[in-house]
Amino acid sequence: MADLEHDPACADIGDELHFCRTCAFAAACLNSGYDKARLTRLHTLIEHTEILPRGARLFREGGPFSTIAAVRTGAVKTCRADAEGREQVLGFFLPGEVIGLNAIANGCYPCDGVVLEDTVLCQVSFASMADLATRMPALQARLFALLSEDIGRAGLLAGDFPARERLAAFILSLSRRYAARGGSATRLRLPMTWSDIACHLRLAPETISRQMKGFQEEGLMSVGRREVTIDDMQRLEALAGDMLRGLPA
Amino acid sequence: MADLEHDPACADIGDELHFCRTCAFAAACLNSGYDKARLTRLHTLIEHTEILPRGARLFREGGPFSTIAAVRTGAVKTCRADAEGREQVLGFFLPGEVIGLNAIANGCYPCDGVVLEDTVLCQVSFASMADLATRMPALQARLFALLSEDIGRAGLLAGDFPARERLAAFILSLSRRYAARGGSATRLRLPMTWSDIACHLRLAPETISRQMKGFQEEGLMSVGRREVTIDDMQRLEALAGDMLRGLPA
DNA sequence: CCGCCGCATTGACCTAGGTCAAGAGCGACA
DNA sequence: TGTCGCTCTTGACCTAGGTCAATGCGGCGG
Repeated sequence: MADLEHDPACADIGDELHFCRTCAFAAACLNSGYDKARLTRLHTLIEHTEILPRGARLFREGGPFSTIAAVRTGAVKTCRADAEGREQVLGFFLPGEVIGLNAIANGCYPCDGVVLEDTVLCQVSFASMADLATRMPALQARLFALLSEDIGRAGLLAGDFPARERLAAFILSLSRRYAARGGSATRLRLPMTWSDIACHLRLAPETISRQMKGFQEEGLMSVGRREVTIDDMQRLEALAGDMLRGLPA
Repeated sequence: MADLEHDPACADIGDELHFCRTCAFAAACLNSGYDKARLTRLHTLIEHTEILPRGARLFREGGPFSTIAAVRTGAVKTCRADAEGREQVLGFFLPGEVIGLNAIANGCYPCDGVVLEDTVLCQVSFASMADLATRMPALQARLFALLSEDIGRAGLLAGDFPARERLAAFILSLSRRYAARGGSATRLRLPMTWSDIACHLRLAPETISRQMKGFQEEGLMSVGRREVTIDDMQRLEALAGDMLRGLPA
């Protein structure tokens, strides 16, 4: 467990008395003057999973929804297959990010949830969370903000930017999200395959390969096996900033 | 005003004592056993705008967010321009649908809001709404559902479906949304131009034109100037259903 | 009633990126 | 340590859809 705690890409681990440092839910509450009883109440709603291995399915498209989950360590993708079996990756979830918000509307998941590397989640019954939010306006506000943020994130890929910009924006987004959680903004370990990225960005894996090569040749970044080091953040931001404009983290 | 009330594409008009029939907010509350005082309280938060003409801007990208709005009659698009001035249409909003949910996260709008035809809105301070939701769990649930639904809607265009399917799905989606509000599922008046549709679907206007022609030749639908009549719903659903799967309305 | 203007149509051509096919690394596991 | 199986790379070719340009047309203002 020690190695988990020292991996800068991981949220640290709370115990029965403390929230995880990057807890997606508590963050907004801790500074809102709630008494200990309420915080404890929120805390007791949260259940940690065991370590889930790569490939584990958290849920399947159409399955019943009842809990949302925050990634504590590891990474998860949500995806669905179209009629011809081609996979579409809706999103990737890094430590501190919340999975399942798109299932609230229908009460069932519109996509599969798949673990990308050894992962631990914090799970919360959404109904209990909403009920508690009734008594903790800051928690309610936090939930609204999380939902709203996801609208923007989901819409990112709707635009018709060229492959190059979509990939740049994807990498910059990863960088910002890791950095916001206390990780490195320039050295990124990628928990997903080229193929996953391709399905997410609506590109062929070959295109990812070629664009990555291009970035490297231009000195924008160094690309290794499942890792990227950003060498020229300025230029990367110039390339992708337009697409990411208006997004937090 | 009489013509508004009889246009099946329009939500009917509430007065100071009654909600609009298709009110996006009240729907979930009316059958939840709230007392008159609470419903009145919700009702008094809602302000109707004057008739806004085509082209009016409701808000601009980066502008401060404080109210959400439901379309009462008319139609609105949200859009933004990328660095080269090419427009991206994030979404269209028909009577009964709620605008501005993607602005909650940041407190400022990530896009412009533009009126497409004479439009009346119901506006509500989001802060007041959230405060009231604290005391009306069904209202809170409704808000969560609206937000969550928008995540799915925003992600629709992320997939790489061919032009033909994207356009079919768009038309089917319009049909379902009008039908859900009591309008016709087969005869659609389109409040937006071909260009707007193109910017939304990440296509060139010429492609819309050609695909529409194709649909018409195949007997799928009859396409007129700013209107479409669906002639073969079965085949349209077969064509677009996969893309829309898992979406309400 | 006429002329203008923005939207829609149509055809010819072009290109970004997909597809196909053939390797090359690298890790896992026996 | 060898082999199997992914994942990634690279090159050749192809196509969906974009772009450009010319034309039609309906609505609106004068």
